[in-house]
Amino acid sequence: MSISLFIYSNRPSENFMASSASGEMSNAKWSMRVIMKVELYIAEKIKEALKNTYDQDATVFIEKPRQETWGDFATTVALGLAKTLRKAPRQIAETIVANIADEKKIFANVTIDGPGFINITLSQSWWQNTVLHIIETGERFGEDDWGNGQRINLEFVSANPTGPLNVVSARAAATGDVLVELLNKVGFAAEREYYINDAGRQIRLLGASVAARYMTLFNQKEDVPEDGYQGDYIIGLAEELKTEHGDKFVSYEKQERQSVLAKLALEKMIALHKKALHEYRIDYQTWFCESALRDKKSHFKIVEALKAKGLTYEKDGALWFKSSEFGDAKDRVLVTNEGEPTYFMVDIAYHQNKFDRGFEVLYDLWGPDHHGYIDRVSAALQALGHAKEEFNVRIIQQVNMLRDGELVKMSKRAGNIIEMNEVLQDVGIDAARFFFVMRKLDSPLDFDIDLAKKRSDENPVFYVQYAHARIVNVIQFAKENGLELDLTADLSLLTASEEIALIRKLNEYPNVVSTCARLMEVHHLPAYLMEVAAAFHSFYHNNRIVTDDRQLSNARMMLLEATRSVLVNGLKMLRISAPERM
RNA sequence: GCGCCAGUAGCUCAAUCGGAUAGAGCAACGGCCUUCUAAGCCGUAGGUUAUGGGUUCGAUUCCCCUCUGGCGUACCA
Repeated sequence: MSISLFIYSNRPSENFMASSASGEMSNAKWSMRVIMKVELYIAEKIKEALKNTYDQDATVFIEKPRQETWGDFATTVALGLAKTLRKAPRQIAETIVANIADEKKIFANVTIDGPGFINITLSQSWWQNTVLHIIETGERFGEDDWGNGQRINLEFVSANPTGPLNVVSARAAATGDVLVELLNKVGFAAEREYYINDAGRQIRLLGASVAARYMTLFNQKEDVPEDGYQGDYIIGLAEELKTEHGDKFVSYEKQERQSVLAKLALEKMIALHKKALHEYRIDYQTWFCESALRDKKSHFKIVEALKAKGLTYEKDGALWFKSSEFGDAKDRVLVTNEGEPTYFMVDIAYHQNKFDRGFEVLYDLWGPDHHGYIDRVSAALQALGHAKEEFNVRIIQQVNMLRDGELVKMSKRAGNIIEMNEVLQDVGIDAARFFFVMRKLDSPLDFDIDLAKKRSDENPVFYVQYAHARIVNVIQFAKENGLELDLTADLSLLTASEEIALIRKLNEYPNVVSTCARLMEVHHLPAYLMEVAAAFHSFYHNNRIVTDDRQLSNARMMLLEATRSVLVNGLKMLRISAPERM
């Protein structure tokens, strides 16, 4: 599909703004484009009017009026130009409206309201025709191409393989998964990546912890290190290793035993994580091991590069990076005075490696406890010659687990975390995924376990799924009564207020997808699906689909199918099932 | 102390660049099943957007002060 008619800005927010580029596009393509993005057509017409009257170029944003009765679309361009043109906004609006050339004849009503809003209502027939378009577009409805094929690497979860995945990971996992889906829907080439910290201090602690439990199983009491891992899963790991390897490691020298058991425990933990995430319907393109970087000495090459730029210095026996020269609050240590590379040092190499693999933009999803870490990584990447915009971190706020109305305190070392698997089993994957993407990333998410366990109407995911099941049921019923989908149905019969409202709602889908991708926020999508479900339930309740009036029934079957298509489309993005029966 | 995030209806949350009368769900109250799924629909009530200033035609949104909560402020990850 071509977008040559419009110049797409780097700022995705300007995508609904028409450029001044004129069209050599055929009328047929125009028409298709207009159906897909009527906002672009409206913006273009207003821009033309501005040019022809005030000889003014302006950014024309098309938005949805707060109240439906005001119109289908609105623009505040007249308000914005009041100062520049030194004229009353309403006067400007009147001039614009008088000079709009609606070649496609799709504007039914253009009004000026309030201080100078221009409200545009499209003809009923235009709306009705979108039903066929939605059905024919099917899975591709909502697609766009403003991502321009840019390669994005989205790294999320990347939990330490020293313990089970917890509920915070569950939120990040669902969010990252859906974000990639959304980005690709609008034309990016985004991939999912998981970074496995399979080296360093924490892994040594894991080995020591497992080794201690292992020895205890052979009645050789050994304490878990003070800063080691105390959780019961460590005992489980030790027992598994005993079953598989017997007392083989008892005779090992302590250090060697810890090292070997660390490796074995690590393999088990990583396998568990992969399995859990797969069952949670998340499949990564890349699982990247920290050890691979260390083996290749990539982190030392980074240090050399920084040294060559004169951005390092030694102090107190440690090697420092001048991150404060790139916006960080203070300089950071790369090599400790014990000669140990810091996590930070390896992490720089890791992010550089993503660029080396051809990614143009990096996104990381981190927990709130890591936000202080953003500036130093950003500084390092800038020092290596990358633009600030090429590395982005979205902080996903914490998840508060509530049980019996009480906040559950969690600590990984104390071992009383709530595991991701536990929640998924209680709540179900569909509901869990829906819950975890329902909130804005900046907001902490309260997860009431007892409430989520309830299989009741309080669960919003059921509301959406129920709408789908209902539609399927009606389609089945229609079939039994000799009524099949007829693409030539007369859509002009769809005139009931609930029908028009539903059609309008369905047409918001592409904008919802684009908005999510532009803002890197997922919560608009589940919210939208609930609105679609609500619009459908209302339509269903007030209008019978299968009636003696075959013409009308055919038209309503079309609307039903379009609704089903959008629901499936959206649920697919969330990777939530669309049950045919409930 | 400094930094990041948050503070909107009783509760959980929305509000798409700064736009019009701040919206949903749950809880509360009142209606609707002889008809394609009542996990549904319709209605009522609920607000000084934490506080005080500023910017402007217009502020939940941007800026500053104050208050409250979470997190961070390592040669841990």
